[in-house]
Amino acid sequence: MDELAYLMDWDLQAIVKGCTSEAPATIMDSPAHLDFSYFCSEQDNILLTFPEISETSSVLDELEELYKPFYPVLHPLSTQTINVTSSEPIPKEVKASDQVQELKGPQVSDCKKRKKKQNKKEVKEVRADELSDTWAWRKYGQKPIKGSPYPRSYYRCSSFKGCSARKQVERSHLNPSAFIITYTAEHIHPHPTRRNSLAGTTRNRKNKLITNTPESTDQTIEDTCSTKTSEVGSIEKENQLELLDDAQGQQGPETAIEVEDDWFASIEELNQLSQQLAFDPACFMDAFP
DNA sequence: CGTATTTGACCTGCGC
DNA sequence: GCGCAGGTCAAATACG
Repeated sequence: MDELAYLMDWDLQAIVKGCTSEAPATIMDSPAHLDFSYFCSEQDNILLTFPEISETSSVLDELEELYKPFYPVLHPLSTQTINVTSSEPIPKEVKASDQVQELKGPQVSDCKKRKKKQNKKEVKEVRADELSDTWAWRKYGQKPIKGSPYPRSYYRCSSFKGCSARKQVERSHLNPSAFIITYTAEHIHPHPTRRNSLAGTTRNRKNKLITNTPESTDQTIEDTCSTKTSEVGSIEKENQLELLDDAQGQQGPETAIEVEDDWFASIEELNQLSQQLAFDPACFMDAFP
């Protein structure tokens, strides 16, 4: 069962990876209270906010268009921001940042420190299909979190060098179909106009992984998270690609890159896929026993 | 070669 | 003071 949990967790990885490509706007203003009962409630919300959408035939497609003008603003409409809980006290975060700044040397001004302290910490809980946003994130760390079977991934903005925006992504252990995203600091630049060089691609380590699959199942959660899951995660990515590929008509491996390039070309397909993965693990297990 | 990911090591704060 | 946990760094590695 843990294995499934990690498999599920690592579609997170793949999805976040997808964020680095031209992702559609994340639906940041999804309803709060973690009732991800169904997407249409969000649509209803959005429709109320943007009545003209209702005139379109494809709500999701239009959503993507409608959100583009809001890209430069960090979640201006968010109603799902969750107050930071005691498990992640803001002061600690701020102090940690300060520590890092101090380590960088004396040239780091108090101004910057103050800026750090002013950093907002925005916590959101979203569904798998809402994980993506239009920023380019680069993963710089991953840690197993005590009390949660899922590791937390750390990302920083990669589209602008001086940008201090960061985000943490972890799967909610209470609601495994949901992901907790914590945004720290704000972007100091407009949304990227070009994708990262490797964005939308998946590294192909399949061969290596297949021949080097760890056998041990007696590892602790921490061990599993820190070593095994990376490989599982890669496989997961591959699996997702294949799933996507299937969804696009079984056109063979040659089209895989195309699919990746157009990772979010079709929001509807993405939603389909992520809902499949998020809510029907059995489907996933059937496809990849 | 440039960029992304992985992952062990390191640093710091906090609680005991 | 010590151990733990969270956050970050940076080297190794992978990929186009």
